[in-house]
Amino acid sequence: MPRRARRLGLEPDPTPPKQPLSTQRIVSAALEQMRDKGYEGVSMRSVARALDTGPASLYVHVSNRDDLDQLVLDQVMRLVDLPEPDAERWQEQVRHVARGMLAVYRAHPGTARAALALVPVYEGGLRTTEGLLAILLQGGVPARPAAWFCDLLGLYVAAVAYEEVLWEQREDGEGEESVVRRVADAFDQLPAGRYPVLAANVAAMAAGEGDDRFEFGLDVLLGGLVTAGARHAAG
Amino acid sequence: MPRRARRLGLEPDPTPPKQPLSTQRIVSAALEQMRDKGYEGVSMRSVARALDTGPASLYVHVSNRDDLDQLVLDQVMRLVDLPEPDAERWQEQVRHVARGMLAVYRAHPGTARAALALVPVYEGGLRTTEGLLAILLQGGVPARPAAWFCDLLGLYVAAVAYEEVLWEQREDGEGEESVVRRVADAFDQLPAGRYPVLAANVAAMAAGEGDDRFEFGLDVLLGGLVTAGARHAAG
DNA sequence: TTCGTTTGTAGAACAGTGTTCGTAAACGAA
DNA sequence: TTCGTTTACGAACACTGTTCTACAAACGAA
Repeated sequence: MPRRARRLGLEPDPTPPKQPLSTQRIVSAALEQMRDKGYEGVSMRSVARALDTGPASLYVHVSNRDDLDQLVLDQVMRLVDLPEPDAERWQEQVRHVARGMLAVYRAHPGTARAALALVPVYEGGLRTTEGLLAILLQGGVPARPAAWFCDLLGLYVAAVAYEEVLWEQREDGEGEESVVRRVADAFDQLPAGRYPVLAANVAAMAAGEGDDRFEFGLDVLLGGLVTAGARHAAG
Repeated sequence: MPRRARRLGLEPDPTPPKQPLSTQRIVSAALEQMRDKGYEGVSMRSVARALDTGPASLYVHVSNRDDLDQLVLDQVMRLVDLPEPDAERWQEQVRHVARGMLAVYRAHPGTARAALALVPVYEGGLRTTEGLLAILLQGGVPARPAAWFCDLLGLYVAAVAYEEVLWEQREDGEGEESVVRRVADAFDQLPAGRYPVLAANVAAMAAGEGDDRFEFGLDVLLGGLVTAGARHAAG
């Protein structure tokens, strides 16, 4: 506090002014930690520590841990480009938004996990839902299928992103005891007697290193929206 | 121990034999608690308490909390009926399995939450995946799309079930401060300036009380599988 | 039957978690 | 300058999953 320093007239304290807390600063710190240390690396205490304060101080600006996660997601989802709805290209536009969301999750590991945990009550951010809904409606999709589809797509993207993050954690060494490792082991030594079909198709399950799998999901969802939407409108 | 009672010859101790711990007993206790008190109502300590022991004792039979969750899911997913694959009716059979999984989640609240958390590394149980894969392959779906589709369907069913559980918790009173309540409030007072499309379609988003929404999702996924699968095979 | 050795049982403790309470300091209006 | 409200924060509460360690029971060999 400069005022106090002036008052005392000596020993300009080395600690900088220490700007006051704010929701924005808390969200930024949490986002940074999520990006660097993953979702489990973030706690109210660690965020408080980064801001050089105690955990109780956060609760003035943030009502909850869930609330904080939601604010972080809100912030990060602002980075997704939302094109102006164009009825001619609505399917490609939906793909564009979905890819944008995936890119954001990838660039900020940890947020994918938060999104998956919140997706049933949050749908991956109001802003992106708004943008998607506008595109779908412009494309002629009826309101109810369009709304439900937004849910579905948000869930799908978050799940794919989270799965990717887990696999990357495994590859980043030291994951000898990770969750993914256990799954991989379980797949390697599948009891062929009990699960013959699965054992015979392990390769197909594990396949899809790159974006093929994600794009396949987009194909399924969009193709299904067209056919199911048509049936819904007709029946 | 009856032997000791005979040895002492008096005071047949009132505590029953207290059968030894086992993985099965632990899983059953955990499942029961998940059904009655929801996912957050279960902890290693609460399970241990129900078995009249301390938490450390569980770790002999169960390596992990995640492990326990997975065992619980394995157990509960055994209840799902898996029909003999029939190429003529494969789509209806997929629907049947999906409905069976949803019914199981509904009958055991708390397991849906566990499944959603584990679904990226677990796919909703090896047994159901095996059954689904067999049906799809019999139906003529290529291996890779079939395998990926199993992932997708497992994710979808778990998410729908979890969402339903949250809404039921809200209706079961005392949920004044629940997560869903906050979402509902947020939807009620949507800033129409920032989210005009969303505000105009709140009804459509909230719609789908019964199974309509779930069945719509099935329509989308199955319809999309057919069209995308065709494209995948062709291109 | 006695003696190790293995196995299952738990109490206590560790290192964390989210959250609340009460108090102390800072700030803007009167 | 005083008052009232807002912000800050150390301490503490009630938990969590997990590990350490001592202890007792069970079992196979002598």
